[in-house]
Amino acid sequence: MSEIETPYRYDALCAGEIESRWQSRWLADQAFRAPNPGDPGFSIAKPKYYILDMFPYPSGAGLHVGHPEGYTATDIVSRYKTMRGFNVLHPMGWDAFGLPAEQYAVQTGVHPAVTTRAAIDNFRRQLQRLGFAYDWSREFGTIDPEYYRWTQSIWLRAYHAYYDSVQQRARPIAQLEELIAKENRMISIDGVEIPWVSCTPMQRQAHLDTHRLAYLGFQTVNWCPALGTVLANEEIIDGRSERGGHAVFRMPLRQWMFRITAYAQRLLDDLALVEWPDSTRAMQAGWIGRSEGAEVRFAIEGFGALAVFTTRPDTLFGATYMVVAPEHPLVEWVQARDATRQDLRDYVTWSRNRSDIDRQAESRVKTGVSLGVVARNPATGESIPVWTADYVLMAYGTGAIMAVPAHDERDFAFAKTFNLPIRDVVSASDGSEWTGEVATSEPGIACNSRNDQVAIDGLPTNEATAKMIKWLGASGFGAHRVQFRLRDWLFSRQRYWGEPFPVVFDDRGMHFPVAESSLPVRLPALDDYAPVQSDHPTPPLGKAIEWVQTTAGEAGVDSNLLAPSTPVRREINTMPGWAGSCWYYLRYCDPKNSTRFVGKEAERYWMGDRGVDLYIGGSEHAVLHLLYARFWHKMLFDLGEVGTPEPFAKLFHQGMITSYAFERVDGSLVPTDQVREVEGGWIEIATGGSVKRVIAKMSKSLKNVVTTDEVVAEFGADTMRLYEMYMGPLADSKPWNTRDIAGVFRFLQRVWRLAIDERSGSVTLAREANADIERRLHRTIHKVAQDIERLAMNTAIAALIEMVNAATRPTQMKDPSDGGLTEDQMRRFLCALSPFAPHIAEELWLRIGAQGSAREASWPAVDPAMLTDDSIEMPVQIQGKIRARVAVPSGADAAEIERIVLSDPKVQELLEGRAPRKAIIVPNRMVNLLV
RNA sequence: AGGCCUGUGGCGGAAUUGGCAGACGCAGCGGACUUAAAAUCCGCAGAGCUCACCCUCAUCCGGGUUCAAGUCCCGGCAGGCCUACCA
Repeated sequence: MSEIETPYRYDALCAGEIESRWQSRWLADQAFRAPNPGDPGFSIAKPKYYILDMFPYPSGAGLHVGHPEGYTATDIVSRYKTMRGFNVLHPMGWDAFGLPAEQYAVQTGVHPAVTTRAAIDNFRRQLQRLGFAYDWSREFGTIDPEYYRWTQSIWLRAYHAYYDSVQQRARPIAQLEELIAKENRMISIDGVEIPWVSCTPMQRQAHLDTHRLAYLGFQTVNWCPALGTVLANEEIIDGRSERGGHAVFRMPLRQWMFRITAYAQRLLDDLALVEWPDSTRAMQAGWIGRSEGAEVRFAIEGFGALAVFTTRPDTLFGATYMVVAPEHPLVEWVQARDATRQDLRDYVTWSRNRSDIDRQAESRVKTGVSLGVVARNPATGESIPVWTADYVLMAYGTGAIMAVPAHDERDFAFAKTFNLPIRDVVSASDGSEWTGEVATSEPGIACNSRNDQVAIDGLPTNEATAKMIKWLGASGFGAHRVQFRLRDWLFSRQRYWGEPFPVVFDDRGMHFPVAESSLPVRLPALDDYAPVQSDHPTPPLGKAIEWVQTTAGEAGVDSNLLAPSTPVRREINTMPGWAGSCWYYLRYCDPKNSTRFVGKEAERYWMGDRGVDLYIGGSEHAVLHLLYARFWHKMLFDLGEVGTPEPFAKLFHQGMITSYAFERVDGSLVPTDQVREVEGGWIEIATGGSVKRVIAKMSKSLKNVVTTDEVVAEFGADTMRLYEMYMGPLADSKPWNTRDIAGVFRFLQRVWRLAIDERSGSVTLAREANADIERRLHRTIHKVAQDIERLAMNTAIAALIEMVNAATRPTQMKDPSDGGLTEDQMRRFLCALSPFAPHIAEELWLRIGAQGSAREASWPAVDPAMLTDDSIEMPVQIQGKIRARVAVPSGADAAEIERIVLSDPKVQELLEGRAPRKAIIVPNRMVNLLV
């Protein structure tokens, strides 16, 4: 029936037809192509605006409604900025190497190259169906050899660089070599000092290798047998792998590392340069973990000095024992001296085999073994016992601590467990006596802390600390020291689906870089790419025997380094999934460049002074991706490859889109499809028991995942975009409620009806502008602009709805020829609507016969005079309660307002003849009379 | 255990700087149109009361600052996120 009566209604079918038509046209016209400097159509007069979405990882499951939240927001900003006259860069591409793709491939038995391409095609189709204004000519994937060629190239730059700690920046390692040669420095080879000129080439290379920013390090790594790979610290959550939640063990291994620790201070300091959420900066600062204190050396007879790091050198007099990590060299030294120490051997083995989860499960239970050696406390001169315990971590500080049980909870617990002496050296600031029951780590007043050379008794903690550091320096027992929690970044993975390292090994085990001109080192095709489940890391690339076993010439090593016929084997580890996303934003500036990873001019133009202008993505990347990318960027900055110290000027995290689930009385969750809505609530169909609606993450098991394909089919892309933005503040997490979509869908139908007669399809516009409507239109356009600038899309849409409601005439059904807006007004309204619902805006623009297109139009001008009223109704409070409202001319000053208000009969009646003691007048806001 | 964030109608949310709490939407109720329904349009709508109010109470709970507090401060409670033996 309704089809017959209103064949020209804006319904899902109509929306789908309009949207597909415009989408094909935008693609065919390359409508959102951003010209680079030098390209046709480029105008230097336009300011640039670089707006970026976090690199998506296309999964086989495709897009659910959570994915496009951020993309919709960036799309609105990008369309708006274009209308404001900016040259907008808004690109999209694919982060496609890495664990999930490989695991999916192993599961399905289809090669990751195939599944990944299929996932990308599906993602692209789904994004294009939402009408996003991406410059698709800049699209690339991390798996494209033309892309990872440059990922390898940047890695090589780090390989060929070292960190100059004096200049505090990265420099080419060739310069370090020159410097060492010039000064003929002494080089320590196996504990012997040899002058540089006397070193063999191999010794020289080995020495330089210890300085590279990308270096091969032998250290304890996080080994995850279930995933068949090692993981970075950042990839471990609660002692389990971030992906899959598998157990992780520590094991020493030779792996490629990045010297990110050299950048710790700058990564911390430069957080002040960026406009990022405070929480994200706090998380990064926390991860970098700067602490200030002292290094103190304790003498152990026969062994030498045992160095510790402490933030509380003021408690040195209270150090009654020491503890080293089970992996500490001192433990080996003790074992080497005394082979009968079976208890020690057992403890070391036991603690090594314990996964991090085990350690955390029995979190505060202290275990350990005495080493049977003593160290000399430099402050007291006492001999104190040295223990080993796994509560001391090899990876932090020096892997050894001085234990001050009176003032450290962990040391206190350990001392109580093993009956070690406890000495109070800090009394509470309020002068109260120490109870001896618990450790007190708060600052206080030093006590029991004096010797022949130094006394800090009576000093507050900060002064005591400073004095002790001074004494340590003077006496040669230690020095001031800054310690970071951040550790070097483990960059090798024992996986197939990743970028190969451009490096080979000769039969002596020395490594040699592949020459820049021989890149990319292509990932070999491999039929059996499954990870090898074993107790030892076994990279699958090892199976590509013909690829691995090659010659220096074949691999592309510079013939000055190795003769071309030298047999070499390739590195068989691959880079982690993070590699490609560390610099993709730079490649977008100049994606087709075949001579550089990004052209200098393109990089200077798009990155400008501060980098990407707006970067939107999830807060789950607050530490990992954002820290890694900043690190790569700073290396490139130091080496003169990019012009900004930071990559992302402004960062914003969209919230998570959640869904509803249902909870039984006992708290267990019921899948959505097993629940029925009844009067006043919901019941579980199977049992009839009543259940409560709760907010939950979208998950397959709860059957509450909503896909973009479903929503687009039912309502169209414009409605989908509008609802995503209308749900609530962009930063908040908010539940998807399919029922609510109808509201914004009805809004678009009203917009349509404002211009198109549903029965005839003819255009309906007002002949004359209504003054009130005109006023409202100016205000709407003004508010929408302001709201987009602050990413408050929800209130911008509310303003658009109000506008349409005001313009919709009750008479419309009766007299379709009388529209609510004139053509000129409609055109301006469509401009404001266009960033949010671009398809319907373009379509109506065309139908009302406006020139050009909605997306290319300039943002409509707002007349400031239209934003204020002649008269304002001001609330009048008496004793702080609103008792009356009085009309006051806008712009009236306080004295005039007071006069008008006091002469108002209503106010006089309420005052009952009393004269106000005081009148508080806030022009345009309110009046408060106190009597 | 510590750090950070959030808490407003039946629901999602608004209130940009301390200044009319609840914009806008969903769900609900009433009306117009219709034989009827759908759709559409108009209206009502925090709670209470002596139901039109200009009354009383209301922004998780308890205090405080202020002429004025959802907003600022202190102390709780609840939920979320992060970190978690980092010396």
